Amino acid sequence: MTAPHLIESMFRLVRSFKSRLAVELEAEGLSVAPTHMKILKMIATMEDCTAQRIAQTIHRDKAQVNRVVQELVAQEMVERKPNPADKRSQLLRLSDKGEAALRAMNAVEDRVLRRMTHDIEIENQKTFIALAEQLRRNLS
Amino acid sequence: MTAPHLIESMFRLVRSFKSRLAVELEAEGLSVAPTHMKILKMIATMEDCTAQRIAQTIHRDKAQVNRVVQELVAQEMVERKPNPADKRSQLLRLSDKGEAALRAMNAVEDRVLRRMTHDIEIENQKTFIALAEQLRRNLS
DNA sequence: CAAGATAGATGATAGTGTCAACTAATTGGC
DNA sequence: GCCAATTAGTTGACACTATCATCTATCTTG
Repeated sequence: MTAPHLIESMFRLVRSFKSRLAVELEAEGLSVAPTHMKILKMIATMEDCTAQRIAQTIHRDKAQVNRVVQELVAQEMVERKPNPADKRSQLLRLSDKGEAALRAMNAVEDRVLRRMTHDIEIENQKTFIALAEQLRRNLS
Repeated sequence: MTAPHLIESMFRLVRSFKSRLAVELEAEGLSVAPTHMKILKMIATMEDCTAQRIAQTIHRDKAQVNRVVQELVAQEMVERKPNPADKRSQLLRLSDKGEAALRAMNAVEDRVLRRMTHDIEIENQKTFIALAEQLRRNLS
């Protein structure tokens, strides 16, 4: 009987986290959807980043990634330039504006994460992560 | 540095679970969206169930709950009848068809849950749930 | 009784996930 | 070198989810 509670707890936690993060981002005037933030992060950290590689890395539909990237370009957060290695493809990188926005978002997210975990021992956090990964492996 | 991994692990696990459950429901010909299933469960278990009370219990918008309930009624899974205690309100209950469908869905979900947790000690599952709830409390 | 709150319903909009199809370009096998 | 298959990006379509605003009929409370 614990398994159903287990997944319910997970759903509730994820919902609470998303909701809390959205509220705090909004309070800072950072209006950005979770996927947009995720993709900004990917562009910031990935070498020779392209839309296709983002899609593969985070296991999302390339159409969806493409649309988000286009919005980020329209918002001048992201710049596209030709990929010398492949004329079909474009290299993505953050603009100064995008970098500043991402720094602000990361600060908010870190605050929420610290709040969430502040009273939980690092060892317990590691246990939690290990269990989550074991659960996930069992599903695939 | 473990906190970011922690929430990432959670997101991945929830995504994997939803995806796996959807595939298995589909394979059994049970085409039902997660929210529909959740609301069927609520109707099955709640005394004097109304749309409003579902919305409050699962913390969702009453408009969304209402739309899902209407679809379930259209699919003849759910029946509405007047609430003698309040003429604005309607009591919801599962039809025979709805009960049969929910039993089938629960069987599929149980199978996925067992698969996910089969090699994890009950004690560890309880630890996991307790940590998830502590994390969630810290967010509210 | 009147004012405010509530249950349900509807419309609008945004974010997300998935699939199909198209183009331009690349790659592999021959 | 050439053709077939594949790939990167793009666009369109559709379903699901979430949220907000607004409307009605009804209830509750002062």
